[in-house]
Amino acid sequence: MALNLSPDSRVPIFEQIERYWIYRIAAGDPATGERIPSVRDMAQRILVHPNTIVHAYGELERAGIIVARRGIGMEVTADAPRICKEKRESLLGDRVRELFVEAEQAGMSRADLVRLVREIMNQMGAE
Amino acid sequence: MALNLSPDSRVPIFEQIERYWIYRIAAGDPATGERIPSVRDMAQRILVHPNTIVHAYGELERAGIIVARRGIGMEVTADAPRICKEKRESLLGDRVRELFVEAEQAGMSRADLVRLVREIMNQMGAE
DNA sequence: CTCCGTGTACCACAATTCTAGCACACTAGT
DNA sequence: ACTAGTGTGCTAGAATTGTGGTACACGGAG
Repeated sequence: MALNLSPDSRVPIFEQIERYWIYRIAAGDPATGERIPSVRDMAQRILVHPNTIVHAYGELERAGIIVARRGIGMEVTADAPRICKEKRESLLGDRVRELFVEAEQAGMSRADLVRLVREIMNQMGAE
Repeated sequence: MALNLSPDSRVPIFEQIERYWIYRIAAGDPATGERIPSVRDMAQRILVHPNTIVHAYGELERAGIIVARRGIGMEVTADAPRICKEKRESLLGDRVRELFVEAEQAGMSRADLVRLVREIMNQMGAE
């Protein structure tokens, strides 16, 4: 469950960090009232500039997931679990929809897509 | 089968154009020896700057899918159908893999993912 | 009070993507 | 020849994303 950053990915680093905490909080690990690592701590842990962390945390705050307490840290709100679960469904749903759209544009039938998915699932092992 | 550009998408416009022709050629519509629209024609048709088309066509040429003939146009090569079919599988495979990775990071089980996929498939209609 | 750790606010710079415009080289048709 | 249409090359700017650095404001521990 570690944060595995992909700097070459199309999704910006700040958004990868944002999603990481959304998924973590949706899973209940940092619960309401608890705090997530400070900007500088997080930056040092994943070797990213503090400003990038600030950007990610700012998005989480605007979404009502965390609240900034100066001199203290970023605290998980009461609504955070609900919001994060909703966002988790939304994010994964978007990915699935994108896959369907791409397959349709590629002229690939639904049956072929299912076959491709099974093939890749086998490649990636049981888990 | 029209080119539906998404300027706000994370995938750059030049790459959307590139994929469009890969999928088209993989389907066999512009066949070997035929030509794809000129840079200026394509730019005017989809309301994009010619330089963006040049970028997309340049990638297709580097991949050996088309060959530039000055004063004539961009011609589909003999190897293009094979290359485009390979790329089509590769592109869709990457999308599927990304979905699995995202679901795993979200702590979503494979069963839950399958359930989500079916749900969205129903939402998107039969087709 | 002082010190340290916290969030916040700037500024500057680089890389990528896209837009914008211009000039040049080549080919076909007239 | 001339013209129109093709690909090619160049410079420049805007917007986004990320890095790098500095300074300031707030709160708790000593």
